[in-house]
Amino acid sequence: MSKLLESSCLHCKKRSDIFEALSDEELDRVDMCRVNMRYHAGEIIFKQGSPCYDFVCVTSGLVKLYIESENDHRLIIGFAKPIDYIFVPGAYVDKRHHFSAVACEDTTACLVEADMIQNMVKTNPNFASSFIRKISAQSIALLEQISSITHKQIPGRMADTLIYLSTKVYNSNPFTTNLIRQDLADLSGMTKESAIRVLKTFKEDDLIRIDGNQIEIINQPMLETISRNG
Amino acid sequence: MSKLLESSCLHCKKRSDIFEALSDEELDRVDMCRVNMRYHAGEIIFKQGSPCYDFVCVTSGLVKLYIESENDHRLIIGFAKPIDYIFVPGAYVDKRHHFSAVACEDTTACLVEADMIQNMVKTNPNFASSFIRKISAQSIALLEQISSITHKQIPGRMADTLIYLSTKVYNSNPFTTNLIRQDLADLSGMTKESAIRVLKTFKEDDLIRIDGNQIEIINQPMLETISRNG
DNA sequence: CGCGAGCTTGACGTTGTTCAACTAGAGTGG
DNA sequence: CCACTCTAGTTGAACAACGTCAAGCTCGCG
Repeated sequence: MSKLLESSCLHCKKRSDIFEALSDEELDRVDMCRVNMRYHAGEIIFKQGSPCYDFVCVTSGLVKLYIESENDHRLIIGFAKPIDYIFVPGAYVDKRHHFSAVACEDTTACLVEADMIQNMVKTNPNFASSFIRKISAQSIALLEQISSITHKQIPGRMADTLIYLSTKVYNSNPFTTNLIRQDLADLSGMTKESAIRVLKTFKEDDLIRIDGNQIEIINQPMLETISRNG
Repeated sequence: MSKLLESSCLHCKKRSDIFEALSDEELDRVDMCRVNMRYHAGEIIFKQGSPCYDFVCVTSGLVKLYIESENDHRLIIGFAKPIDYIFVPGAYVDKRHHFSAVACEDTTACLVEADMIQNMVKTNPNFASSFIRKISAQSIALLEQISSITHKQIPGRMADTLIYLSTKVYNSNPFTTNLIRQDLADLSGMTKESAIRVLKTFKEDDLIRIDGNQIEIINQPMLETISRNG
């Protein structure tokens, strides 16, 4: 497991790249407004609707971000990986979280006071630009997901999910995951049963291979075709 | 119709409120990097996938923002109204538009060079904060829409759409719109026929009244209940 | 008048969800 | 060690929701 406490932001090997824009003196200021936390797999880091005081910078593990509605449906809108931080849109609007974050592996993260980050945005223009770039990228990811889910049928959506996991989240193929079928379904906007069925057809068609919690994409071109055809 | 040209940003009555953070001198700089444009209803302002050079500030009319996919499906993700500007997430990432914008009424807009805006973000901290606030609000809106479309059935989604139009876009009830049924469908993630059918049931249940291109919400509490129940 | 765009309706088929049952494996306590 | 339970995965059948297709309708306009 990883160290519980980094000695300081200044020498931290795991700080998100938006902090690169900061001077040593500014990093020290961040250092004074942060708490290092450790979460077990399955623990909630913050919950949709709750007030937001901090920005979460993930230093190890994996965090799942999802929105939930009254009728108990969930949609996973993305993951936060190490050396990444979670953009909290409510921080600048209504001081509320608009999605929930749950550790899906054992995870360590630094919580940095939102006020401090917002101050930094005002005092360091390069930091502001990095910040905006990050938000923009997240918006684009949301647009892509909304497009996939609303425009495509089950096979296309699952193909998108598998390619997303392999290329954007785990950066490997095959990849080992502890996401369960329900998670794959929540990523693709379908039920667990539908996810199982479409994965079965993918396996039968030799597009993928699933062995325990390892998933391998065997025929990515075909998956991409399925994705394109919806 | 409105004036083709505002004399200058400095005295412009229609400038978006993010510009409030700017000094007179900065406004003059914006003034030198803008073009005032006029679009007829139906004309494309920019198209998904095209390179983005400008930020669009809508000064009159109404602009519809939508994402489209290969198979000709469209999803309207929002509108830009007068004294509002269109956030372009690609400006900071890949210099591409990730959705399309079409005037749905006769519309005037100022195109401001993206470089200039990005410079302003670096030189004026308050402007940067306003900018981030704006992006955040748009992200939240996207999250709400994705939640509505993926978690709710047809009646719930249409209820959301009607309430959205009345309270967020037209700010009136009844409201007069030149959106056609297909647009209502594209807002709600359903087909034109489904939109027509659910609107019919809403009319039969005296929840709404439709007279030509005027729509009135008669029983908003009931619509909200339908929205909540999905 | 004829045309085209938008609107409406019904019949039909498909997609995907729901529900229920069954299986396998991991952990727990007697 | 064995029942017991719990979670996750799987499968099939029935069903509901929604999209597709085709036809007819209205209305404004050239």
